[in-house]
Amino acid sequence: MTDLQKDMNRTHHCSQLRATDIDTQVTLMGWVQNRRDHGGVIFIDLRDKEGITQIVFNPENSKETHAKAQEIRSEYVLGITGKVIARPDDMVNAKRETGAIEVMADGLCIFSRAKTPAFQIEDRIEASESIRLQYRYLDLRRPQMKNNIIARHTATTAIRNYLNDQGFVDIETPFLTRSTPEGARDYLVPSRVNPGEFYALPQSPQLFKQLLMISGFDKYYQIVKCFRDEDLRADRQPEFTQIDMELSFVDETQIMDVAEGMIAKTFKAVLDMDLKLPFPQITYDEAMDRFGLDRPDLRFGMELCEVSDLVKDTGFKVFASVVKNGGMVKAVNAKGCATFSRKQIDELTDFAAVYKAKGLAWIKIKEDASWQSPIAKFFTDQEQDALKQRLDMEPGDIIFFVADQIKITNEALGQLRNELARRKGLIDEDAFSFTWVTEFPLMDYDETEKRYQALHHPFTAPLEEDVEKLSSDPLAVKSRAYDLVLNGIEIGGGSIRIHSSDLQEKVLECLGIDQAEANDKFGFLLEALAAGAPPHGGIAFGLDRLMMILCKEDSIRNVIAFPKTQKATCMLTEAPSIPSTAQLQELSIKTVKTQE
RNA sequence: GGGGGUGUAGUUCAGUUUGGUUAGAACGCUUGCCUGUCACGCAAGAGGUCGCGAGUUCGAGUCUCGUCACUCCCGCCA
Repeated sequence: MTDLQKDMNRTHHCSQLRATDIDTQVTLMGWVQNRRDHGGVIFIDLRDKEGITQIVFNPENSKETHAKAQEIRSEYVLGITGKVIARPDDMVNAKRETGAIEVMADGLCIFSRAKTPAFQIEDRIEASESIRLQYRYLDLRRPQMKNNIIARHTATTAIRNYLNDQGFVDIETPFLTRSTPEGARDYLVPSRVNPGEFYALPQSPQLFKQLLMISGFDKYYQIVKCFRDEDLRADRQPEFTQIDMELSFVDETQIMDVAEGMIAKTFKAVLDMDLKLPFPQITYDEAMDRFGLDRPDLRFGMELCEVSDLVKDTGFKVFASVVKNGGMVKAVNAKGCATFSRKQIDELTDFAAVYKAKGLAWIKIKEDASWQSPIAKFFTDQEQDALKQRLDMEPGDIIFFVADQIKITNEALGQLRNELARRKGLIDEDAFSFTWVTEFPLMDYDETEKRYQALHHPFTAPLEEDVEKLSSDPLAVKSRAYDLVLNGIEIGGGSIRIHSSDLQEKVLECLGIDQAEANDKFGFLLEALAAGAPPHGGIAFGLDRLMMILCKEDSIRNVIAFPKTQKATCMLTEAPSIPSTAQLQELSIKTVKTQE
């Protein structure tokens, strides 16, 4: 095999040459996308990061090079020297940017031969995901994957430039840190020099960025890996990347301004798209009321409608008793869907059951405006009229009802709304619909552990006017937390933090975290808060989810170069692996994993 | 922890409902022919632990039980 020769210096990349370059002597380097051997003449599509150029080997031009070209196969790595020539008029390939020209090779260097790849390097070939992950280096040669990874770079570059221009300071925070209170399960790292003790990998740099505000850094950001040892989903990986920021002497408005500016720059850089600012805002309560979810998809309407008041005394006992017991009856009008078959309705009932709904009641409005429904007979004429008006029932519509505890009703019907929109094709796949969701509850009640729990995290500030309710009615306290939702997916969230140790202690008390526990787990933060803390707040964005939406992918794995499987393994490196006994001894660890 | 889906040639899949001859297709691969293709064409050929293990049966890719892997979802993820 020949080494890179002195005269083989790349002059162009593979999407660069045009008709204006004809007669230029060039050197290209890249991988063999495709070989077409016509016996006499051989065509090679040479591919690099930028694109593809056709190379021609013609024995009349160089007998020696043509002979050498016969052994070329897919994915060989080549250096080619030759002259750019025009293609015959009727041979121009309009589908390709470089289709007007080709390179007549007079020199060929085979840098590497390649085994036949496990799958072809083309977007249209559908290799299964496990094969793709096993040969990720091949998968990343595919234009779609390559473009996703480059788009991610384009995004982070735009984000860094924007935040730098806004006066933010990029500061690294430790990966080897200590376990945080509440929240997700931590990844633990044993400490060799402190036998029996463990670091935790950060679930987020939350406490450190607050400490940086207390240090006076004013505006901090970091594009940083975070770690959570929980079960995975299409939009969840054990290690993921956050765009993390924190600001001092600000309130919600300024943080949202900065975040919107950053998102707008990102969309401009990646998609050359101008977003309309500012983004709309909706309170948590309103989102739950109208959409049933705290991450409403605003690309379509079909809002939910509460009817508890209309059916509280109805003859349909299921509805009446739910209302009597503090539950809620809500409905959604699927316009024009009265054509749904019994089977389709059964499927939707199963769908709602996933979210704990015990049933799905329905009313079809027939063309003559009469009702077809298993529950219609239970309603009085007045109730029917009231429902008809409230739900804007028209011939051809079907109404779905869920009656359950408030939480279940909202979740099930909210998810059903999304599902109906998917089924009916109501979603504009090219739309980007943003909304802020504000004024989340500060805490909720954990039924299993019988105590209050912070919805966001325990350092989130309550709304000032709600502070007095902390002791009297904790569940009614709203927080200064906000999420940014895009197309029904939460892409970022943050809050104004508590900057007074007094208030912090009060909130911790409310959460049932006593002083001893608080001091043990994050006493350093409480002490720091007493050292002169500025009012501050921040936000963190999930870079992977943002890129997933920007790249129109269904899974964040397709915007991560080396993602993990659902069982958090790496198919390429086969991590995790069993350490040697010697390693374990050094770490003072006894393993429970035995040979089987 | 729970529910659903998938697993057959290098790859993507058909075949499994109703057990029965030599397990097929496409792409890829190999060889030969071909001087204008660009998803080249033509001809020939190689290629299989039907995920793995038990069981039922005269006989299992197909039925039963178990198990593993990948995947979607619920729980979980402040």
